[in-house]
Amino acid sequence: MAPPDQGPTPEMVLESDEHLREGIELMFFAYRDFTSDPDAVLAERGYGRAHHRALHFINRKPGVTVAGLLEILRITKQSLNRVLRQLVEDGLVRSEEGRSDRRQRHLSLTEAGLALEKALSEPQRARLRRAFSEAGPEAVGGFRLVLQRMLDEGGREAVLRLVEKEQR
Amino acid sequence: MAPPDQGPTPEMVLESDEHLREGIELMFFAYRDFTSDPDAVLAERGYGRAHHRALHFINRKPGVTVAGLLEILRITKQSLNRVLRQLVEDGLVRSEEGRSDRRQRHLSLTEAGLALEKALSEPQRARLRRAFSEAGPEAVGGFRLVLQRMLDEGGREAVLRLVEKEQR
DNA sequence: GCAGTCCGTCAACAAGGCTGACATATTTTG
DNA sequence: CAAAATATGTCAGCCTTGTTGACGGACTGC
Repeated sequence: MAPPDQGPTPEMVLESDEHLREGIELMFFAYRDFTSDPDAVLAERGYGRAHHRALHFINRKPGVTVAGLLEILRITKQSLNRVLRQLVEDGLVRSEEGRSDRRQRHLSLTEAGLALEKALSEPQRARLRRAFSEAGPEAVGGFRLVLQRMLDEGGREAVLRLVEKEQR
Repeated sequence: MAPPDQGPTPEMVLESDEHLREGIELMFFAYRDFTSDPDAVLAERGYGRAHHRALHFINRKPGVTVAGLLEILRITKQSLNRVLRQLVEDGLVRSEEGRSDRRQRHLSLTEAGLALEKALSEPQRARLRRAFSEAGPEAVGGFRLVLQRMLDEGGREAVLRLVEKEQR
C-alpha cells in the first residue's frame, strides 16, 4: 500500500535526534531543488527570486497594497521597492493609486506579468504534481500537516488564512 | 485519529492547481520560519547561514575533504573558502592534511565547533520535534516521502545516501 | 491645522552567491 | 623524469537581496 521508505522508525523511536536530523537535511535539499526550478527562466530576464516572490503574491492577491505585500514577504520596503520598481518599469506590474486612500498603491499583474508568473511557477507545479502523485494522497496530507505545524505559532493563523482560503 | 485539516481534497481533485499552489506557499513559509531559528545565535557571533551549513555537514561527515563539502553544498570553492577560513581561524573547524594524499584537507569540528553546531541546530530540532509530535507519525512519514520525491532525480540517490545512512 | 500614515527614494553597508585568473603543492600519467 | 592533472587557496571584482537611517511629499483623520 504505502510506497517504500516511510522513514527510519523500525520500532518508533519517538523523535530521535537522528530522525530530526534527517528532517532538517531533507528540508535543506528539497527546498534547494524546489527553488532551483524557476532560476533558469529568471536568469534569462535578469531577475532573481525576489522578483518571483513579488509576482507570485501580487498574482495571488490582485490589488494588494505595498504595505500588504510587505506584511506577507516580511522584508523592508526598500528591498521590495527595488524589485517593484523594475517590475513596473518593465510593464509586468500595474501600480494604481488607491481610490479611497490615494496614498496607497494597489498592485496587480499586467498580461505580461501574468505570463511570466505562469512561466515561473509552472516548473514548480510540475515538480510538486509529480512528487504528490508518486507519494500518494495520504503522504500529501502528512506533508501539508507537518509544514503547517512547522510555522511560527505567532503568524500561523495569518499564513494559513492566506494560503488556504483568502483570494483577495 | 488524524489531526484536523489534512488538506483541501474533499473529493480528491487529483492535483488541482489550487492544491499545488498551497504546497508551493507552504514550502515558502515553512522554510522561512524554519531557517529563522538559528539566525539569532549566528548574529551574536557575526556568522551567517553559510557558516551554519558548513558546520552542519562537517559535523555530519567528520574528515570530509574540501571537495567533498563542495559537492554536498554545491557552491563555489571561493564561497566555501570564505566561511571556512573564518571558521578555522576562529578555532571551530580543524583542517588536517591528508595522510595518503597530502593535497587534501580533512575537515572536522573542534570542541568549540561542536558546541556551536549544537546550539545552532537545537532550535531547529525543537521546532521539528514539536511539529512531528503534533502531526503524528503517519504524517511524518508522508512529509518525508513527499520531500524525497521532490528531490532532483539526478542527485536523489546521492542525497538519500547521505541523509539516511552514510555516517562518514 | 497638525500629527500620523503610506509611499517612495537616497545613501551606505553586509552576506553570500558568482566568474575569472592564478599560485602552490602534490599526485598521476605518459 | 617531465608533463599533466588534481586539490586547495587566494585575489579582485561583480550581482542580488537583504539591512539601517534619513528624509520628503502626499494624504487622512482628529
